[in-house]
Amino acid sequence: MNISEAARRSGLSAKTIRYYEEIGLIAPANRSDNGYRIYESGAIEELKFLSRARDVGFDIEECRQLLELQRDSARQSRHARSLVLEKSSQLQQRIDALVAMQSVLQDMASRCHGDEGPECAILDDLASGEEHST
Amino acid sequence: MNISEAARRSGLSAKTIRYYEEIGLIAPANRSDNGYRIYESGAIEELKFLSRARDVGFDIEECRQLLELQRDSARQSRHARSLVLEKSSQLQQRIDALVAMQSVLQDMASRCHGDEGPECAILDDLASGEEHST
DNA sequence: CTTGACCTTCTAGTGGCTGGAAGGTTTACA
DNA sequence: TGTAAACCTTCCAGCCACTAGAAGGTCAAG
Repeated sequence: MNISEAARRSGLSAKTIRYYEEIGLIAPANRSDNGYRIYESGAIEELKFLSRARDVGFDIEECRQLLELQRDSARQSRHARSLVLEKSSQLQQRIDALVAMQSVLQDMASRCHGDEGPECAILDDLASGEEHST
Repeated sequence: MNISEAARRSGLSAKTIRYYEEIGLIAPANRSDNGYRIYESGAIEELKFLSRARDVGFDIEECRQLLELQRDSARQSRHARSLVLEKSSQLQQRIDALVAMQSVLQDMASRCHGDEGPECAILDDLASGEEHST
């Protein structure tokens, strides 16, 4: 199977697969006579694994660790769990920050006329830095 | 006022202030005889404005537009409002995506023993790609 | 025999900074 | 007077995880 088929089946782009190989996240693919990379079903499974791990927020280094655990039959599930809990906690912090930003934006929008005139609560807020008590 | 004092008062780093000047987001600062940048209170207000706009999620180009509106006495508040609403909608999409990731992580963690054994719902999920029905 | 769809490698760019090198200036103090 | 610390300057590199695109090789269909 060529790289574009591997991309289609794994949900990654061909560029991304080459990139993962380059940084050593996956083993270098075997090549056929013409130099094309060849992928077998085992490799596809790894690529899918990576695609899903990235989708739920793990960065490349964490993916590397998860993949190592996945390959290790003597692994301990607490290692995987601790990666997940740590990631979950980071994610929650990002969510909280975004939600806070969102509430500031909503508050600004609610107090701005949004008309043809220059008076604008949004720009006033940004200029003054006042937190509006909601 | 030198750049580090401007940084302290605006909430930006000195590096960031130089960067904003370099990309033309703010006007080049005047220099004193020794070549040091000089900031006056008006410039500090602009820097604070930028710091706050970045804090609520606007990217550099949007900050540029907001600053332009802020400087324009003949502005129309609907322009600012539309920037805020657009940003708010983008933000909501990101929040929704992160919340979805979070729920997958929580579900994985809840089904993983997290012990010394190799059996692991997390790794199984990543490997199989199954959505667990909650 | 050409067209188009693959594949390869390589370089450069994205956003928004941040770190660090190499060097000039100013201030405080012994 | 010396010197050390704490500023300032410019410039280059690096971060993350790709993505775009150039230049060129390969292959199957018509």
